[in-house]
Amino acid sequence: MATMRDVAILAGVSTATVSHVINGSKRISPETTERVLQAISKVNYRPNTLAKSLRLGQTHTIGVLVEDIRGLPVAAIVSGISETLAKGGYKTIFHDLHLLEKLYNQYEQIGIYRQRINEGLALLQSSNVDGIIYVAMHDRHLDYLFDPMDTPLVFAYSHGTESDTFVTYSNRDSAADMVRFLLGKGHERIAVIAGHPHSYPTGQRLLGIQMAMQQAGLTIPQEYIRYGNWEYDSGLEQTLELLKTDPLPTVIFAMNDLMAAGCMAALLSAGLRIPEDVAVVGFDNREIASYLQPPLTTIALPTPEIGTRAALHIIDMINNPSTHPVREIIHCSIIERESV
Amino acid sequence: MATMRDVAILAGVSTATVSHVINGSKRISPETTERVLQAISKVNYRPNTLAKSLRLGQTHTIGVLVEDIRGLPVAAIVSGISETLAKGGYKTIFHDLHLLEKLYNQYEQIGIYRQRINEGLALLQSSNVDGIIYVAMHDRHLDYLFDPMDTPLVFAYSHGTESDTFVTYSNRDSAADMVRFLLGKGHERIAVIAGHPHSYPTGQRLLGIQMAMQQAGLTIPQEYIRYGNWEYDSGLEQTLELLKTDPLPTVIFAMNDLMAAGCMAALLSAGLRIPEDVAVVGFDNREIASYLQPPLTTIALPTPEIGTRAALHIIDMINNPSTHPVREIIHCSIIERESV
DNA sequence: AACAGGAGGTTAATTTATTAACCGAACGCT
DNA sequence: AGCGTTCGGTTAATAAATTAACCTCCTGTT
Repeated sequence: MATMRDVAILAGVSTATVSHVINGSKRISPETTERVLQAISKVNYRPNTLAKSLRLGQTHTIGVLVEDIRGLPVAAIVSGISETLAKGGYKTIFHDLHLLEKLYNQYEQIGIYRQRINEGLALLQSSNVDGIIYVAMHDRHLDYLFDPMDTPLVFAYSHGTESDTFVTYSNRDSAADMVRFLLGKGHERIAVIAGHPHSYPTGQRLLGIQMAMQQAGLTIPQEYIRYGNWEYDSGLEQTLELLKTDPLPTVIFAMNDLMAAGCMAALLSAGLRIPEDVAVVGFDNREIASYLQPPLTTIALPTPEIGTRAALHIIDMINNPSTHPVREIIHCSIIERESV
Repeated sequence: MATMRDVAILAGVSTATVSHVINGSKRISPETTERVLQAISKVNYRPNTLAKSLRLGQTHTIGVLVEDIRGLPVAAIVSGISETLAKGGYKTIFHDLHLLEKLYNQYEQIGIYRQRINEGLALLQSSNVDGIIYVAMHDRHLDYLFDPMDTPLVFAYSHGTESDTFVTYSNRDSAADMVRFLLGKGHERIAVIAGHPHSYPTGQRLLGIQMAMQQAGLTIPQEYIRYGNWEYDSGLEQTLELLKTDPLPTVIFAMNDLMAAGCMAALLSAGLRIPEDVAVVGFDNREIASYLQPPLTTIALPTPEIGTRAALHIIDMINNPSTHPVREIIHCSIIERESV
């Protein structure tokens, strides 16, 4: 690979002049500029990023640390991140923690989490990244997971603490929106298949649901609220339980599309029609939602926006190191299909 | 950040000694070693990767260029790649071409492809990556898309040319396997919903299907072969056409899961039972396959292996620059569910 | 004529880590 | 005693850029 020195010799000038021509950091006469440019294209010179970064102390590279790229929303977020970073002239160093399997038995394995996360962070820092974006799907409080560090950090999808910058989506308000949507369609007997009882999204979404009901002067009876484990089978099982209630709910709000799919299967096998007898809605807008029979009305996570905003924030933090942490909560949208 | 110089001063030695202690490149007395180690941990020293890479001429970084991370198999492949690279001590620079939208109108836009790909490659090369893995889902011939370069390159998923190293999966043999599997279940009237008529996978899979049939002394009648466009709707439409044949096929082999889903919907709406009246199989093993009613028997792409193998190859090429190109074709496996 | 000042370059220090070449002291051997 | 090794370090060049400081003409002003 040609170096600046080769160019300088060929053009009959010093490396300083070549540098000034490239960066416009000093007036150079048109003739000299032309000679240097000629030389550059002749030897097909490209600046050595390593040398430049070493000298300047910044790499124009952002570390993206993900829990697991195989998680659908993670891939969509990373897509948004990488597009925005590239537009801003930043490169992306990608590191995957491969933590998908362990996603739900979180509290037991907190030590492993902590260790792996900090290894990942150390790796990225040793690559001299200018900033780090952490993309996680889980709902844990992350504050004490992170060793202190001086590299700017933003959380995408998951929450940070109060002193962190993060961008996430609104669990509570989205669930409330959905309830208002259902109310608007004339549904008053709304049943819920929640996720893991103690998880953060479950709590927040339940809160939003109850808020919206209350505002309409309604409540959800205890037997209409059931807890699953986010998986298809639990949606099926809990629906079977719901079918024992009398009167039946007119709509079932499953807290993710997988459980909604299980729910629909149970309903169908009980001979009920969707949405005529019981309507169903989900949460997440996974691929499966549009291929269910009937296609599922659900809530779309604002995944590309989360990525875009997170990337914008990290760039901002690099350029203005003293800015205050920002907490951005992006609204979800309801995707209306035929299950209501 | 502490530098080697800080460590040297604190330990009362030269930077050369510190370097030798860290790299074991020279005998250093136990006492001095101990003093240096103490100093390192005292100032929390970490070697500056940029300086090291600049001096040594290699970054231990691999560029991963993907057409679009939102494509499911791409994310799974990247997962395999990143895991293997990390184990091998390599970092990953990730660059996404965001080409998903344009995936099927390929021939018109070849100029854009070419330009974007080479911009991506140039970007990675300017980051001084030691090697590049290109992950694409499409079936184009890529030979003339790439400007010549000296950085080692391996193709994952898509084909390269004869002179490239690539790892992909077997379209023809997998389709043949599926036919043999169906034959073994007693099916002899096999209908096919193919993908785009002129696409590479369509051609190869059709070839495999006909090969396997021929070996069994059978052929597929012309009216049993229909072409879709890989989308749900086309699976539905083509199944409607197949239902006009007499006798009906006993099984429909859709060349992807989306078309298989459409096919099942058409069958169900025609009052046919799956698999009793007509069985259905797909290709890809997307998430949707396990949630269809009944769950779909399909072919699983060896995505993690493709990633793993590609990563291993690139590492090998870096360490042994003179090795010949290798073409690796990985076998798919049949995922047996309840649609047959 | 003398001097200021600007235009257009160059010199050399700097960023951090690696490593070939070198150097002094201690030790062993005849 | 004299010589050759080995041990345990150090010195300084090197990788490829950036940039403050400096230097030399040349022009314009009084």
